[in-house]
Amino acid sequence: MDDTPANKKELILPPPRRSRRKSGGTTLRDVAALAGVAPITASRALNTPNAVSEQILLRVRRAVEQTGYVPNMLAGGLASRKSRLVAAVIPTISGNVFLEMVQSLTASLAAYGYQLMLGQSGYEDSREDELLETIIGRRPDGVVLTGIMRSEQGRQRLLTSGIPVVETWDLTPNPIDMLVGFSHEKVGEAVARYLHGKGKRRVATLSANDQRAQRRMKAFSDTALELDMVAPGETEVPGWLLSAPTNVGMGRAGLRELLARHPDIDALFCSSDMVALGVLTEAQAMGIAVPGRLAVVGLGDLSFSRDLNPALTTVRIDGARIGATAARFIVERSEEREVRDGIVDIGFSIIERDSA
Amino acid sequence: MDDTPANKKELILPPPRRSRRKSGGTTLRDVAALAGVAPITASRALNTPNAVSEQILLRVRRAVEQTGYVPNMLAGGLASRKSRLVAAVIPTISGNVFLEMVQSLTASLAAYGYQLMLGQSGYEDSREDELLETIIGRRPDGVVLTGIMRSEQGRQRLLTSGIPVVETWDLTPNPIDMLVGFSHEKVGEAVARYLHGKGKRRVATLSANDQRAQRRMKAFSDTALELDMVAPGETEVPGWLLSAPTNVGMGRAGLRELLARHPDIDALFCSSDMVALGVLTEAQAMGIAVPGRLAVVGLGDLSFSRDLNPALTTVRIDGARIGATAARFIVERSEEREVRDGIVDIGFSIIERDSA
DNA sequence: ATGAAAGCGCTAACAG
DNA sequence: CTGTTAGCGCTTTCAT
Repeated sequence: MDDTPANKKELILPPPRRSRRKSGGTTLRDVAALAGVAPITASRALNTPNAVSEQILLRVRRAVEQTGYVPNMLAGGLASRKSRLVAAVIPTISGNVFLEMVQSLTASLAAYGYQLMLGQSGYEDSREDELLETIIGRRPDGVVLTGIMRSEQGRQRLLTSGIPVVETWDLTPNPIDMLVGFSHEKVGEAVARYLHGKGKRRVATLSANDQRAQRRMKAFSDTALELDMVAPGETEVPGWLLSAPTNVGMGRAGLRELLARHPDIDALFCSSDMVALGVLTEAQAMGIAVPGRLAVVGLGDLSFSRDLNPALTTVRIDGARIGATAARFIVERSEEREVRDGIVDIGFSIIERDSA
Repeated sequence: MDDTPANKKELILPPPRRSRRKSGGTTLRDVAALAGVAPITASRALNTPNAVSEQILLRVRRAVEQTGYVPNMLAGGLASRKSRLVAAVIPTISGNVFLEMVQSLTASLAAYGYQLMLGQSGYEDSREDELLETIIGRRPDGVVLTGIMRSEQGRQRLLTSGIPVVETWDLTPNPIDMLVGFSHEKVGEAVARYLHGKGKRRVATLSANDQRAQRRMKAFSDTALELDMVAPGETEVPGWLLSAPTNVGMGRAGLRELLARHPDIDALFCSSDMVALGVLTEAQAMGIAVPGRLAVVGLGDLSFSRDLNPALTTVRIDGARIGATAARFIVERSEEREVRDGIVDIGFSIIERDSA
């Protein structure tokens, strides 16, 4: 009967519970409760087992099994500032040249307890910059770049982010941070000298139009010119450019183009083994003897190269070593053991097989 | 002078400041302060621009530029329970068969604003289970599996995690969740019928020893037997098994083995285009005419297959479509638009080229 | 060896 | 349209 508005207003309501969806998953809290310890103790039992008594360790482990608890690394990463994530930026995975590195990178990182995030940039720098932002947003413990970062904006972003960076597949006097690569100029020069040593005197190039490939070809041509490996009177090495990413068909077409213009070439340096496979295929179709009439050199030492007929002579880049080294550099840096300078020239080797 | 111990004890000390390392990076807080708004408003300006006034939008954007702020997706993910990360489990990337899918998966996901985490399981199920735990720990918005998950423990883990799952490259009556695949049995049968139509009557198989490849070969053999595509009196189709991951060299060796035992075979179904490349190479080396004396069919329609000589007849699986579809399924599910059933048989097609 | 408190940087929920 | 508050699930810091 005293049900007046005034009274109603006086009612002290319980504080409105505005809990968040309290979700579903088991959390460390649940595990800790089950084990009868504080959350932090459960955390220690999982992350630094020796910092905890045998007894508690057992109890926590049992609780984990009973609940099927899986630690939330997003939360852990946020709190500890270690994501255990490493991002890799690859132009494209389908060219096959970087496969070995990616493979080894995932495997090595996994061994250290890290995961790989894969980003493909294409061969245009614009995508790379864009990718960078989303990558940095994840706060990875490291970034592996294919090639050196040429965009100044990109360098700056990376630098200010403070994330360890490994540039690969190239050399530069001023890397952003760490570097695991080799000299494309030296590759070009070495292949020219190799072919010169084989007695070749009319060399040519068949190359993708990307930065690194073109630098190899430039060095190759310069050396070849020095060594007089062109037709008398010529002032440059015959070449044909393919737009990246290249494929076998382009290699076939390229050989035809080249031969139509320069029927007398006796050796061909291709920018990748895929292109070289095309050349080998077309040569066979055209009845051109390899290496008899035309020597062929590729790059990449892809999985099939040794098994072609003729077996392909190629420049081997140890992609697995690049990946493993990059992974190690990042993990070491991230775990603050020795902060070595992390600059390595892993070199390359010419694998002499039948095609040259 | 009243400096007695008693007094000292009475002193009310300021609460001990035990701030955490206050880190380095710019946070949303800084941006908000600079723009003169509350953090949540800055958050809205970035995530739901239309929920904010033009004026504030501009101010926030300016503040972002000035500070070089990059949102921390770990924090965002933790709070919103959306990581915008998708994990993929691939047996191995180096076989080339899954490249197209991975490529398309990263690209499609990137277009939706998601990132791909890559895990390689090898061809043993044990690694897969192990991988699963670290994957679930990242709380991805989706998991893409290559093949169907056969381990019951794995299924259970995935199921209880509540993470959307897409199984691929296979069909099963009871998928964990979503499915984008095709029937390996139908592939085997179709290839047998195709070769039968070409008049082949002495077929053989050259296959990797993995589950899916062997199921294709079984169906191929069964159909071939039905159609009398074996030598009179024979009760099974000649075959040679290669241990995964396969490569071109194994294809070459395999052909030699097969021919040594069964010199009269007239057609060969290979478990992948890489193996088929080996067969083509060896056939050429041995002087065996393809398709004249021996027809060859591969699987995968790899980038080089159309450009071989002879061009390789193969079973095409649209990896790009698998990747794009899986990406779409996960994103749709994750953003809770239509929760379609997400079971698709994308089929396959036999690409008739010169080798068969 | 264990625990309490205080965040990591962000967003959902609920007001105004 | 804007703000306040209360976490997300974990780990760091400090104390016992």
